[in-house]
Amino acid sequence: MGRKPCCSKEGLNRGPWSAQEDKILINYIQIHGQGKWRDLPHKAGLKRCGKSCRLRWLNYLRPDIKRGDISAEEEELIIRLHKLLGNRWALIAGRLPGRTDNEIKNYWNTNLRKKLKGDDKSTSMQLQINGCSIKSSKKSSSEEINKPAEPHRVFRTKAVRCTKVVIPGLLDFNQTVDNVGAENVVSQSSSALIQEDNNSATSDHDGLLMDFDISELLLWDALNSSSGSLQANDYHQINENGDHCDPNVANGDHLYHHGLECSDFAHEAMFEDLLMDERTTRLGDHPFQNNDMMDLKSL
DNA sequence: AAGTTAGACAACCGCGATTCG
DNA sequence: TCGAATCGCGGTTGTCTAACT
Repeated sequence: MGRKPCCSKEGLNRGPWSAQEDKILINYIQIHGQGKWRDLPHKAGLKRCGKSCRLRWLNYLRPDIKRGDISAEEEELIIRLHKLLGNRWALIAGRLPGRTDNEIKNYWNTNLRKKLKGDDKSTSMQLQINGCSIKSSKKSSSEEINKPAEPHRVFRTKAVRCTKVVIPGLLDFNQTVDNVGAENVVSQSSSALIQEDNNSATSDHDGLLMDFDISELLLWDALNSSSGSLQANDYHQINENGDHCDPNVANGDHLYHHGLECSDFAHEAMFEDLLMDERTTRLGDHPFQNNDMMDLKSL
């Protein structure tokens, strides 16, 4: 009964990968590309589960993996993103080029969780851990872990796979992207953000850091107040003066979201990322039409 | 020096979502 | 339309190693 195992475990290697296994996997993927993980071990001659191969590749062997310690900037970004997204490690990782969800998850569990817990008591940062009830395996320090702070609302987005996505606004607006998933959209968007940052002469936009302020919290509240999902009208915003602002069109230096002013470019871009995730979720199998997508209100 | 404990992180597991035949 | 296959995610466990007793 129950779910069929992804593969027969008999005769398969488990535990840490050897250098030889890594080499075989790298060679195979370089030649044949990723995908078909189930068949990969057999074809490559690896005594490993397909899932294991995928994980090893994604978390360790990929050439674009960034090695080395998490920088202070990255740490700050993780904290902020976690505050917004909760334990959505893949989404968080999507905004940290070269970092994997597993790495960030581990980093959070081993470093930031404790750190922030300390900060909660000693500083006014008021960074909360989103009710994450992570159980430590060996240490069973349940007293420090399973006492979720009052869960604050997080922006629950959802990554979905899309076979055809037309991306308005935040990426290359004219670009039609075939066979990319939402994750790719996020990555591209993140890359765009970073590239823009790099090119920007203004110090305000340096690096990955961005300032979230009270408007964010209000924003998430507002978003969540719509039954946890963005409403179509949310995309067509009204600024403080009651003027409509198309969220896909930068209004000079300012963009208005939910009546909140976002003057920081990086903040904007990130916000757009999040919106895109949500849009993709809600509209994933409802491909945008060329003009329709610019008129989000019509959706 | 030997044994124990704790930290770090790689790897595994189960499940939901999506794709495909 | 349906069910199996596949993928991707988040939570959990296992292993290695450094620090401590």
